[in-house]
Amino acid sequence: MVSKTCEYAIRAMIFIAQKSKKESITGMNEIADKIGSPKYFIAKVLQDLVRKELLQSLKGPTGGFYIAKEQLGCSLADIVKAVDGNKLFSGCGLGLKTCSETKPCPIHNKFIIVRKDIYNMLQEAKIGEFSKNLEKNLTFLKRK
Amino acid sequence: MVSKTCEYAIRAMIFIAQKSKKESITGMNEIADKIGSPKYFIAKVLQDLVRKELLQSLKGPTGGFYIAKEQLGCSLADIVKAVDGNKLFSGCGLGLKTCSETKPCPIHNKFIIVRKDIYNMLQEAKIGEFSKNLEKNLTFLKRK
DNA sequence: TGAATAGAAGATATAAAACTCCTTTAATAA
DNA sequence: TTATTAAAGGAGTTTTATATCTTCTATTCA
Repeated sequence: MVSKTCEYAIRAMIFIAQKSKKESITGMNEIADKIGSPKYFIAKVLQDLVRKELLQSLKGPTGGFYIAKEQLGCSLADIVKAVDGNKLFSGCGLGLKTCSETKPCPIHNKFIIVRKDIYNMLQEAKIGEFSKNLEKNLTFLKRK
Repeated sequence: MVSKTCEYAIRAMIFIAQKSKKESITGMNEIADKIGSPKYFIAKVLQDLVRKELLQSLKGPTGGFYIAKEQLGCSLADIVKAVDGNKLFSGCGLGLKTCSETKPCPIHNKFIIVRKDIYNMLQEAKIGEFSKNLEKNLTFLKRK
């Protein structure tokens, strides 16, 4: 569905959002540890998301990553777009470059319906909305 | 969504189904040409699907691939399972191995809904049903 | 039977994704 | 203002997915 890199990115963003609500900034060591991802790898991914303005970072001691209040409205769809590009939302289900309304592949019409469902689901899911369930231990971000 | 290999497989199966309805058997050269895939690569993929009994093959001159009548009910979901395995249908949306009803990831509940939609769409799409639109040139299987 | 055809199988090559390391830059705090 | 800390940036490695090539085997038909 989405790349492994993108899965890490979403988990990291949800975790950072939770920490950011408590006014705290989080280093990549803690992020990697809490979401169960390779440390240097997630750092790269997050640096890229900083450039794309989905979150903030700060260098130096007490530095790390955080999400500003106005960025808590960032949706999972925004993260997927930033990491994987638009292929999940705009590509053909059979990988045909020329597939379109006027020249559709056999599953085109069925496919655009479920793709729209996926998009809506990801678009409606805002990065700030997951904190409560995480704090209550109703949901989890790590493998084991 | 599905791997490139799986996209080739679906396109090939739909094409072979169409040919098979006319009692004809199709060689890998023609298949690769008509769906726009690498020749040796699609051969491999189809050989694997023969082993998994989604289609038939015959060696020698006049040999090739074909789909028996009772196999025309094969769904796109069957092909996806055979090629990509079950990860699209059963994996966690965030890649967490331990994600489940009792220990869900933050997007678990939203995700299982759209995943069910995807599964239903693919399960209801049978390999034999696309021939009519292909013959009428209402749908297409090739890039250019 | 034997030449020709076409899939089967194994080995190899290339490309993309995932991951790591090392150096540089910026911020902090002593 | 200097030592320290943590992200940024660049470059490299490993792994997995995709694609190709070659040899082998089964089948057909003259």
